[in-house]
Amino acid sequence: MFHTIEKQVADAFHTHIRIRYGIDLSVTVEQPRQSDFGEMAVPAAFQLARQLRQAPRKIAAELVEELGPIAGVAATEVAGNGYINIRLDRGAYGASLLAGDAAAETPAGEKIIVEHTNINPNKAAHIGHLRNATLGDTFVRMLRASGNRVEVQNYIDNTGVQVADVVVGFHYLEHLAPAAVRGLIADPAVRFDYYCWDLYAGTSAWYHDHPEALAWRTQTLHAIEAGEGELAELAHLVADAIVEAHLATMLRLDVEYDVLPRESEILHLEFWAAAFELLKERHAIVFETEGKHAGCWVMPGLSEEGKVIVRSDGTVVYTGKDIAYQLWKFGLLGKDFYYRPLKTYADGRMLWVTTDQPVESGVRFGHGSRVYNVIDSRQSYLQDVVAEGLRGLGYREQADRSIHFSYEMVALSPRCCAELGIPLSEEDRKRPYVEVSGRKGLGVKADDLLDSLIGKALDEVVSRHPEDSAEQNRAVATRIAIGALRYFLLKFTRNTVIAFDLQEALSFEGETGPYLQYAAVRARKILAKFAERGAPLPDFAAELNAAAMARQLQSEDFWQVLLAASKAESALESAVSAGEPSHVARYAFQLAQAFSNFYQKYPVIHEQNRERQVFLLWMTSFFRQQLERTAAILGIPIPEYM
RNA sequence: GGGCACGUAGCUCAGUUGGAUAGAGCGGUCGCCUCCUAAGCGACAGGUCGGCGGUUCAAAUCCGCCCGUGCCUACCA
Repeated sequence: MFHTIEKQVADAFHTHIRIRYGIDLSVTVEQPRQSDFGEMAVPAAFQLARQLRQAPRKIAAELVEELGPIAGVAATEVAGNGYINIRLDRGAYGASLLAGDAAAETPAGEKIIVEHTNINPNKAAHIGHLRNATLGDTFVRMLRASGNRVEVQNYIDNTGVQVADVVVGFHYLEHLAPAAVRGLIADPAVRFDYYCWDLYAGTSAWYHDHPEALAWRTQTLHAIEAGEGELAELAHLVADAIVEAHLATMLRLDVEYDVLPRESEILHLEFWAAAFELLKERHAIVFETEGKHAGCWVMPGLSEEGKVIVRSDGTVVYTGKDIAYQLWKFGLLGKDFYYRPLKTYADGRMLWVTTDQPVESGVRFGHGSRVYNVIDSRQSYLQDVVAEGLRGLGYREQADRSIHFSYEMVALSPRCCAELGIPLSEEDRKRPYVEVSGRKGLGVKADDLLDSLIGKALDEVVSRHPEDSAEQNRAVATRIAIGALRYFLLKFTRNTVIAFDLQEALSFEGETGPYLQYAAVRARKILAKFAERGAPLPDFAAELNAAAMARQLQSEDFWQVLLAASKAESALESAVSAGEPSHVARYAFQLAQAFSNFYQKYPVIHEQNRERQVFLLWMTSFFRQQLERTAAILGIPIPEYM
């Protein structure tokens, strides 16, 4: 609503200025810091001052004088030394909110692909992975909420070094045959992803002390690539079981995917060979005959030496396969995967996984018009190489539409390491934070963190609601834990390094997920309580006309609160264009703050005046709706009670 | 050496792309449960926006130079 008027105001000024002064000015509309300056402010007079060689105040006065009426605007006035402040027609504004917004547009047209999570399937997920998945998933929700068609991909590198290292651990260090590993996977007493977490750290440590053991890794990688023998079988077992574990972990946070493209199919279906031909044909890569990179295929342009894509032994670098995959996402490779269904989510969404067996699945993935790769900022160079690859092939537009949705890492504060009993080197202790490292086994496992959050929430819930069943309380605690964790990971802007702090993550007070949930629960409670007392909820549209709205909204308090609550669309749009989930999180918090304030000040159920009570109830239900919508975009569930 | 981030209250962070008196949360001090749930609300204290210079009606925001921190800069993934 607010957003619509904002646009109307900008348009009105733009048109008037073009006609009156012949200047094509891009008019910005701001929100004044002080509420008594009105709801919007237009600094256009300042921008015009230079070109017109007149005092801003004089221009502003002229604009206000000559500008015709704008729908929804009650008054325009000159303030300060040239600001134009705008006051909205409160009654009309309230009435149009009451009438409800236009029907949501059905997603159509071009498809946006968002790739996120992408965890190496060789060990349990940690908080760093959670930041990726939560950011990606929330961005997907944001895009969908603003009417886009989105496909979610989670890339599985099931043939890489990391999987190979765990296979080395099983085969060479623990001497376990595939049958024994199958037994471990099936054993309910063993958490296979946790087992591999330790094994991976163990193998890495072994390499450190016995560098000659790295030959095992090479051998294993070859076996995996050939797809034969025990080592390859182990790799499949490990990767499939861990992918299963990751999907389960992410599902706990309500993160779902549409398709899992796997590295093994990229190999077997020879995506790279197709991409290699294209790259050679169009001279996006060149063969070096001398110098440092003699014998390699190199992509020029990015740096002076260029980036090696094919090694002198003829094998392709990881980034090369990434270029092939990126081409496939845009439907530019001329090859495709086959698919088989992996599972069906509770909401009916089907998850597919790639296969190299020719089957008719009836689904089509890829062919996106825009691609977001959610990958941490350390990989920006590699992402640049991928985009440069597309550019080199002549796909300039697709290169520009390949967006590295980057974010900073999650690190551990030295204090946090101490709390978790993680030993640190002398050097690390002096750092502001320590990088999470799967290789070193250094980090907080996602499921452990979620479990301790649930445990803590459960203590609180049980102490508040001893009368409710253990099962119900557990469900509530789980939702609170999810809300706390997702909000914690989303409240920071993407380029802020999160120095993970256990205390802060475990907090349920202040700017946290549970604060939002609490506001929504209270709003629901008021409406439920009102109905409980025998009176049905009033028909708001029938009882509140524009005049009644105007009367109630004379109260500055009500007006400010309603304004805040009606800015959801505006907040979403700016968050989408900035690519910042944290903006949505901030808005959700402000919304909850506004409601908490309202809740404290105005006892809805005890209100005596009928019109005022109807109005308060309407405000409550409006808040409830906005809170629930915004929380849903953040992937934060609302508990039944708190 | 080069590239990309960052430096804002005791701590952790926002700051709508250059606008009016720089904001939250935590922590601190003091208040508020006979009334829809105190995971809440109110009040107070807390700032040379790393430093210096520049651009202009206007700079935390843009430019330059310093100081400090982190990441990247592989024929690893």
